[in-house]
Amino acid sequence: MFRALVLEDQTLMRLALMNEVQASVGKCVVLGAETLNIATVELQNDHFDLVVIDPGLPGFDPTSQNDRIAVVDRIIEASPGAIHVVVTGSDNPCEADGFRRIGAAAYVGKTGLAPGVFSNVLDDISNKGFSLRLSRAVMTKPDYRFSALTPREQEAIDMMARRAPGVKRTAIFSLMADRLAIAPGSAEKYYKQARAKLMRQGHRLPRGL
Amino acid sequence: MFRALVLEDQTLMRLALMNEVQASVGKCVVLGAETLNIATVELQNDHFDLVVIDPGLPGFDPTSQNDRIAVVDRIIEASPGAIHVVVTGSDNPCEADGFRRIGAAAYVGKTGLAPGVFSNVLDDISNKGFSLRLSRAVMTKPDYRFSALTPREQEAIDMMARRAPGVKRTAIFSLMADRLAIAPGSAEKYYKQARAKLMRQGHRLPRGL
DNA sequence: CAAACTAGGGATGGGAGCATCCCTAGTTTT
DNA sequence: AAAACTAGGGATGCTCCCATCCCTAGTTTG
Repeated sequence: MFRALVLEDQTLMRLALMNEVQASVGKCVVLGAETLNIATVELQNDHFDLVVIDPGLPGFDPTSQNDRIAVVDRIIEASPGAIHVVVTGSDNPCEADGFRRIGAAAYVGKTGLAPGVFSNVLDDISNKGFSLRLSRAVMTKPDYRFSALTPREQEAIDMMARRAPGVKRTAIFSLMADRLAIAPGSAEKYYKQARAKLMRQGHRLPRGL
Repeated sequence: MFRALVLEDQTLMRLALMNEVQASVGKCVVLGAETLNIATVELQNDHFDLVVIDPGLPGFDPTSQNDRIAVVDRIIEASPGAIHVVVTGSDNPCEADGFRRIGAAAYVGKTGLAPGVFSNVLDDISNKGFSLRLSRAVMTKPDYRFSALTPREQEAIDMMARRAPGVKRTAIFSLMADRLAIAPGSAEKYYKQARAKLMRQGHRLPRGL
């Protein structure tokens, strides 16, 4: 059984990262630790295949490069057999190199870390040995979340709202079909159903319908 | 229709916060913005009832108190009719007071912000006018996440694993029944089913079964 | 004009998870 | 000894979501 550990103090982020790991790996156990102490205890008692680390922990100086390195270094030494992914909110190329030197397999900025990206990070590690994903703000429109929609319907609205200008709706339906592994007709159905729901409830729709 | 906006640059955290808002409010629309610009545009075009803000945005100096105040101030002035909740990773009581003075209704540290807490924050605002939740690390054991379990089963395992020493299992079943609004017998069922699944797969169970 | 894209709607079967109720049997506590 | 806690298991009905297929009809585009 594949075993992973996520060390991150912010609860919602820790749970989200645990979800990402689970979605990427498939059958597995994921442990979440809020503090370095909890993580250290677990690493002593069990073997882990993957460890995700946010070095910005409470009790350490966030501006001190030494503290950040020390946290990751302790984890890597405590789990020599694992793959180590560093995830941070304040990322920069210089620090990435520092972590790489002490044995980390990936350095990921939180801003660009969207659902599904973690899987690509693991692919990078398999293929190239190291994955570097620095943050950059790329959104130009907001995300929309409607409580009345099912997950599938929400996805359909999301993808359509992000459509580049000039792209046909049918092209989006094909893309959705591809990503979700369903028939294009079904994708079309979800989108239309979602749109109809929102209209019925009197919503102002996002630009691009 | 209740309308909310979440301004947060970290994608996973933004999505998690949007979920929390949705779970707390019920029927609503939630927009997520990665940058101050996107948020400003939306606030100009529409009315919002609730705005959640992380002042630690890229392009601003995270150590500059002025920058952090400025971000929140711009948002509050752009949405006078909304309730404003400030969420931050680096929280301190002094800053909380600063935000309160310029009109924020809540100041919440990310470390203590677990699923369900946001709902309590909104309750505080209704009852007392202001909500203050500073971060503090309280976990003593890690979270466990097993991919083979359904959400209900996972919840059952979670609550049992967090059981204080000396507390009877039946007490936990009653507590679960209360929180999930189900019969204690059902709670018991979920726990036993979950435990049996893990045993069958040869897992080492967390302490406390 | 023909073809393709647009916007709706109805019907159907399958599967997963939820919630409940009922059963046996060993161990511990009172 | 009786009562309660422990640990399993089986069966059932319900709801929601997923995925598919089929239908009409207006508008664009080649």
